[in-house]
Amino acid sequence: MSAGHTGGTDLLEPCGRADHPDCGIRDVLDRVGDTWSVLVLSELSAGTRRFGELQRAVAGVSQRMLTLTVRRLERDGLVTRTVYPTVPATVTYALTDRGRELSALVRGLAEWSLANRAAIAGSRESWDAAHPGSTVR
Amino acid sequence: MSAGHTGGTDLLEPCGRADHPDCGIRDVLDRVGDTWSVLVLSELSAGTRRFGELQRAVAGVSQRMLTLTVRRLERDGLVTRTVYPTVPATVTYALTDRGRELSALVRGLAEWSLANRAAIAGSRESWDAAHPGSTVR
DNA sequence: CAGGATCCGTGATGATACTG
DNA sequence: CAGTATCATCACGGATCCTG
Repeated sequence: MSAGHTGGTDLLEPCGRADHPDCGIRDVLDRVGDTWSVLVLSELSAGTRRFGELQRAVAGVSQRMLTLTVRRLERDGLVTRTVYPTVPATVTYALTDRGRELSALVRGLAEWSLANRAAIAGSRESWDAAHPGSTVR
Repeated sequence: MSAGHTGGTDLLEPCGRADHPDCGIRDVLDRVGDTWSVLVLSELSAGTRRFGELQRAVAGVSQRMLTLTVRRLERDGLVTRTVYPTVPATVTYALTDRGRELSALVRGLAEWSLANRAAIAGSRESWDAAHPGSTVR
């Protein structure tokens, strides 16, 4: 595992460049790094939701950001958007199989985060104490 | 799994709020969403590296961003920073156990991304074709 | 109800220059 | 070599107003 150059390098390095937007990995990871995407994915993993339900569930999200987030997820084939021709309009969102897969992975990350949250907070405290007035925050 | 409200909601929603910076999950996930952090973590999973080696490996990163990235990772206890009192200075970085754990999880995400890259790209194309001139990009 | 259009402040990021 | 400091930019998110 520490010989030569075998870690995860081969996976991310060759095409992780910011100037290679087509190399994909980053594109997907970006969605994971997005606060709202993760929260929406999480909420939808509990079942189909309407726009308003999502907005209430993911408290704090603005109308604008919810729309953008949900659109991007739809564009990536992670959620489906269904419009019912009622008056006023009714729209529901649900995870696709692909979305469920990603949700599961993200959930793993989230669980790890929860489990290590305290330890990391501790590290930060000690670090901050040892580096007073650091510009790195 | 779809009864009532059981998905991932309980994990992320209660404390994912942007105004609860102490609720942790987001803090860690942010690091995953960060381009450079992922790349550095990835490179270090292959072994100890010096600052310059990292900069060359993670091609495209600016000196400034590499410093910030590596500092934050150190602050979170994900990597160790070792300074050798040579002239000029020599500094090496390596993953901690915690860092290795996170790397492994991130690697899972990256693998999924790779595997689904084509499908997602396809979804985007169709979506873009079906939504000409959309502001959602 | 769901969401498009606009305006605008702020923080993250890149480029550049200097140093122990 | 391995940073630190400064400056300019710019995309991202929030707030607000309007509509099918």
